[in-house]
Amino acid sequence: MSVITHSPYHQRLIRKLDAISVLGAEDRDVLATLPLNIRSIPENSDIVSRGDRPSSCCLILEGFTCRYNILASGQRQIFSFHVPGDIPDLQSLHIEVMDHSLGALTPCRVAFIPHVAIDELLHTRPRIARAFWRETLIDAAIFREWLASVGRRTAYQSVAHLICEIYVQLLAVGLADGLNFELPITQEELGDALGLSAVHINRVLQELKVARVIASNRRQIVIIDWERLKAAGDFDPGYLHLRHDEL
Amino acid sequence: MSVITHSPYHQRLIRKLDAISVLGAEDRDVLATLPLNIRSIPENSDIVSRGDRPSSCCLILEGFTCRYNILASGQRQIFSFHVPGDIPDLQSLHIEVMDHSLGALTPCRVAFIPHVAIDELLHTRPRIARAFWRETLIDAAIFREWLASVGRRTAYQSVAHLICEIYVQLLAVGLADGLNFELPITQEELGDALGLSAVHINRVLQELKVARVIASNRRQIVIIDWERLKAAGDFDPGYLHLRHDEL
DNA sequence: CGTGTTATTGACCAACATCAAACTTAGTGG
DNA sequence: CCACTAAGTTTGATGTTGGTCAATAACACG
Repeated sequence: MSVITHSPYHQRLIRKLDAISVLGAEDRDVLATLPLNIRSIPENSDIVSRGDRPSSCCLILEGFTCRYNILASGQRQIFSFHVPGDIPDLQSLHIEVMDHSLGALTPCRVAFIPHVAIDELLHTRPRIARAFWRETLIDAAIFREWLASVGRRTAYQSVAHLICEIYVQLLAVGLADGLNFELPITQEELGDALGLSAVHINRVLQELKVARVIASNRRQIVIIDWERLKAAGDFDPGYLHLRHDEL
Repeated sequence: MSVITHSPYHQRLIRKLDAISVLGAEDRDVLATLPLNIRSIPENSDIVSRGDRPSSCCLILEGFTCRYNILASGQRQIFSFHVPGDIPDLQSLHIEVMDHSLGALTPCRVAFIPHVAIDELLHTRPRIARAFWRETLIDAAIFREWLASVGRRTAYQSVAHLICEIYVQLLAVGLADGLNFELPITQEELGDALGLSAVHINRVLQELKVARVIASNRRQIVIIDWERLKAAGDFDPGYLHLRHDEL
């Protein structure tokens, strides 16, 4: 066991990496020495934009973020949602130019970590290198699952699936309270994630409520019947490759 | 310049990595020593299946492959197409259990490379490690772009976009002949990739032919008007992160 | 209290799916 | 070389999911 105290911000990162990969106590201690350049980001602004050439990665500390692109038609496609502990632009380590943007859906606190600091860890700590690579691979697995939702599932199934996914991810980093969690995302944003209109998201959410699978008011979701929600969304958490089964 | 001769099979891999990443002559020589366990794969059979725990990666030497999943409804979603030089299951290095399958769309020749051999390279050759990681990151970028197609583009746009993508990838590894290329993929498979029905793919392809943007017969595609094809698909090759602009 | 954003509802519409049949092509065996 | 077959493509008719538009309601915030 380590005797070093880790800042709550570093804890976020360590907890997330622990959820997906095997680290030693020493790895955790080294992670806790990463320089964090902390900043507040206002709601609805970009943290990193398409075309940028970042020289640091962005660790989310508080708030909800998403990665997205705007198409020629002006429509938005959201590729992923991110919760505290995630490093949504880890790829910028090896891909110089951003091909999409990272935006804050709520007011956020984020920590920028210089590439050079991460590179240093990659060379000296093989398990950390593995954990980071693995995080980007799980990222890709999530994209594949979204592709299946958008391409082949009905609206009802996709919405159920997405709620399952976000819930399990929040659970993995300790940000869900039993079967309740905060989902500070508008119906418009859910639609942009699933390739649906906000109007249709609204109708599907109502169906889920009428069926007494979930309840929600404000930005709170309550899962009433987890088994039926999973079944409705054809959800199998295997693709998240978590080390511990979260339900 | 290296004086070592590389087998044509190793060349495939080297050419691909060269297209996306910077390697030194020594890196190329080391890559050429990778043990390749070569096998023929019949059409329409799995090379790796969902649930497998591979101990080698699969380098495509000849033929077309795809990654896919079958959903609860029995429908298939194809996540990516792969051409010679690709290692579609590189992720299995760090993700033990396959969450999707890799199938041969045509008869294929593939080379299995033991994980241990690749791991060895990752530890000794930083540029190769970077190239492989980068390949998986570009993979993810391609998933994002497909997500945008399936989620937000019209059928006409998505089909045009996919043709652009495959063409540029073939060009990058020297497998396109001017504006012509082999596309040994059925309309059913195109549909499963784009979340559309085969019937609709057929109609859209006819539209593209009537507009004299492409021509095709058998499994050959001819791009008649590259600029209009790109425009129709809202295609910008940036997300492929190729080192050299292929058009 | 306004004011702007988000959610909700209803009427109508379009893109694409489904189904079924005919047609083409490629491959196979005699 | 010619039937025969299976797979893939093409076409038309019809159906459905989800989009669009527009109006109203409910909040959230200063």
